[in-house]
Amino acid sequence: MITIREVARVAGVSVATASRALNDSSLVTRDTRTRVREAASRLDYSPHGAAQSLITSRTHTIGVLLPDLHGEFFSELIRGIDQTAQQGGFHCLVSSTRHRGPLLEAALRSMWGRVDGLVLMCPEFTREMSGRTLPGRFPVVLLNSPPSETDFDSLSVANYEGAYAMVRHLAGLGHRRIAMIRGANGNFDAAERLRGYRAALRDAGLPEAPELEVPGEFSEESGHAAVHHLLRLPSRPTAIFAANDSMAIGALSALRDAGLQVPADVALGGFDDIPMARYMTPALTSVRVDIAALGARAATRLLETLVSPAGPAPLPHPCRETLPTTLVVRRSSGAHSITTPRREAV
Amino acid sequence: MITIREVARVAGVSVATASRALNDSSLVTRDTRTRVREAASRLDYSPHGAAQSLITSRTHTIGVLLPDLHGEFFSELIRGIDQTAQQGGFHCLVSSTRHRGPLLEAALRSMWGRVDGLVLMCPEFTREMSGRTLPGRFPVVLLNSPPSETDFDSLSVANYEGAYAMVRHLAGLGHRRIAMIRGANGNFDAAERLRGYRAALRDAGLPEAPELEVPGEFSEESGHAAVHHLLRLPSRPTAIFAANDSMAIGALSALRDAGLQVPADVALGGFDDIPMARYMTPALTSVRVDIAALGARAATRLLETLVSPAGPAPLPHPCRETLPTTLVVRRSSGAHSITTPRREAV
DNA sequence: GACACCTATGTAAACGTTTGCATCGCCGGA
DNA sequence: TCCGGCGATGCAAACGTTTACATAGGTGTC
Repeated sequence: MITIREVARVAGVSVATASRALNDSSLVTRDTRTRVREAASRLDYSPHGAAQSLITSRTHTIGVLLPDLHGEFFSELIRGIDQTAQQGGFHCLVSSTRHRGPLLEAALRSMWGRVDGLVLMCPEFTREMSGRTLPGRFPVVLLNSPPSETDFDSLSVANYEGAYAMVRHLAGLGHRRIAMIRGANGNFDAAERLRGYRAALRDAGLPEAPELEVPGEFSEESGHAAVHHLLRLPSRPTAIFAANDSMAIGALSALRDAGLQVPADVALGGFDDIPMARYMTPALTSVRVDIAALGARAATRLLETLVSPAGPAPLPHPCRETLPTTLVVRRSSGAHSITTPRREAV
Repeated sequence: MITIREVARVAGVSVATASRALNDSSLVTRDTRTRVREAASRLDYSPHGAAQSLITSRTHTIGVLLPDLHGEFFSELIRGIDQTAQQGGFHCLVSSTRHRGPLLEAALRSMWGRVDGLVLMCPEFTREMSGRTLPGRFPVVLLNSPPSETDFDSLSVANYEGAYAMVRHLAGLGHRRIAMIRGANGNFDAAERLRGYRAALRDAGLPEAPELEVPGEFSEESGHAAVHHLLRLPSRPTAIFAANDSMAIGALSALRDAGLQVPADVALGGFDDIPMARYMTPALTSVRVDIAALGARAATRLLETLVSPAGPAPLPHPCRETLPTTLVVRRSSGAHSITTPRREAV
């Protein structure tokens, strides 16, 4: 292993000068700077990250703690975060598990001293969890987490507005019995989408119908099961809004199994607009979420507080932000006269 | 910030004893161990990662350097790596960019001192790149990289065998003119798949037909373009093998645009078996690659060398390994009598 | 020519942890 | 009683950096 001492020796200066030269300090003459630089590159020197972190107490790394997400979402989010982080000269330490209680704590602890800040996605996050684990004013940006529970900055997508737009769209097509396949229990996104659904029904003058709200768990299977349940109702819905696309896929196959046509017999809408949505037959009407942008924004927010001259200190009051969603209309909702996908901003 | 000194003070011992107690050294009495442990948990102490790394020169972190991958592949790979790493008590420092030449070097350098080993996926990796950048015997596992170019352990999927199985399958269905949409130039996976295609043609007694090998770049658009090119040939192919599923999707839409039926007019096969493959109409015959397993295996291999009692030293000669692929037959290849997907091991 | 000032460099302390070595008390054997 | 050995603990060095402070040389001013 080759250290800065070696570089200093070769360049014929002290370690201090070498360090300064490598860090572009204004205290070294141009001549010594180049001499040190040359020595460093000749020796293939790179500074030892841990040593730098120890003395400067900045790691230039952001931690990314995610639940065990499914494909597309996960990768897009990381892509957005990593790209922004790299531009700011930061690394990403990622970890993904089912973070319930103690596991989350363990994950957080083990990152301590290795990261300057955290992007934490935890739809079941509670203040209690943070209290013990997160040191006082550690910079954290929460993703898609319940707002009231915490003092941290947070970021989420316009779940409510997206769901509202979808249901309004369905109601606008004349549907009176619109069912919803709900997301996982205790999940913030799921709760918000449900709230949007209900509000849109109300605003459209449609009656509440609790039997049309069936549980789901964001998985294909649960979408499939939910449709089975719905089809057994005395009066079956004419439109179904699934709280995410995976469940919509499961719903579609269940409808097909039952010999029903989409959208002729039942209209269908999803949420997330995963890439697969446009390739299904019929193509799935969904609510588009720019996941990479969400990640990028989270990273930006974190970097802002990290490189602020005042040092890593969050804003006085926690700052919430919501990223817009877009309704993408395709064939599955039966907007008959429309052939090319139309987008409606929310 | 709360350090081990604090813990020691509270527990009424020296830092050395505190450290030993926290690290389960056999040199401390049971009584002091519990006393120290208690103090630590009362103070919410967690050891400072950087300091530990500096002294022990182990970071308990593995670096993951990937090209800018598309969705599913990326996330599955990370999932596999991270899961295995976590089980071994390791973190993952991931970075993803178009790593050509200097960028790759920069990425590698900046990880120096922050990771104990590296999972490096770089289909264009050359020995020259490694020579300067990677310190002598730094533990690295290469993913899907050209074999001869390097001294490092490497891991890849059975591209050759998978492609061979696909083309044999198509030939077995009676096709005589089987086209291939090639992958990106200079990409190792792409080259291997091409090799498998050619070998299968030869073994099936089919003539070489260079005009049936059209270039592609692993993107939907290039698949679309490739089909346009193929349809303009004097004698058009009856089957098309795309070097990955994305291109197969593009190809499918181009075929549909041209008014051709799949598989009636043209049979179609892909590679990777991304989740979307089974939801297309017709469902896509593809070659399944267990990406998460690939990642997990890579991590396992790396951890083995990292925790080996001999310390981090790679095996004397570089060790290659290939993960099996599976042919998944669906409707797009027109295996008429088969209704449920059949799997054929390779 | 003495003095202050500025600029470039060197010296050494610090970051938080682990660990080799010294120390100390205790026990058993002679 | 003395001594060797051993088990538990403390002391201090070390890891590779950065940086406050000291220092040395040069330059300008009186």
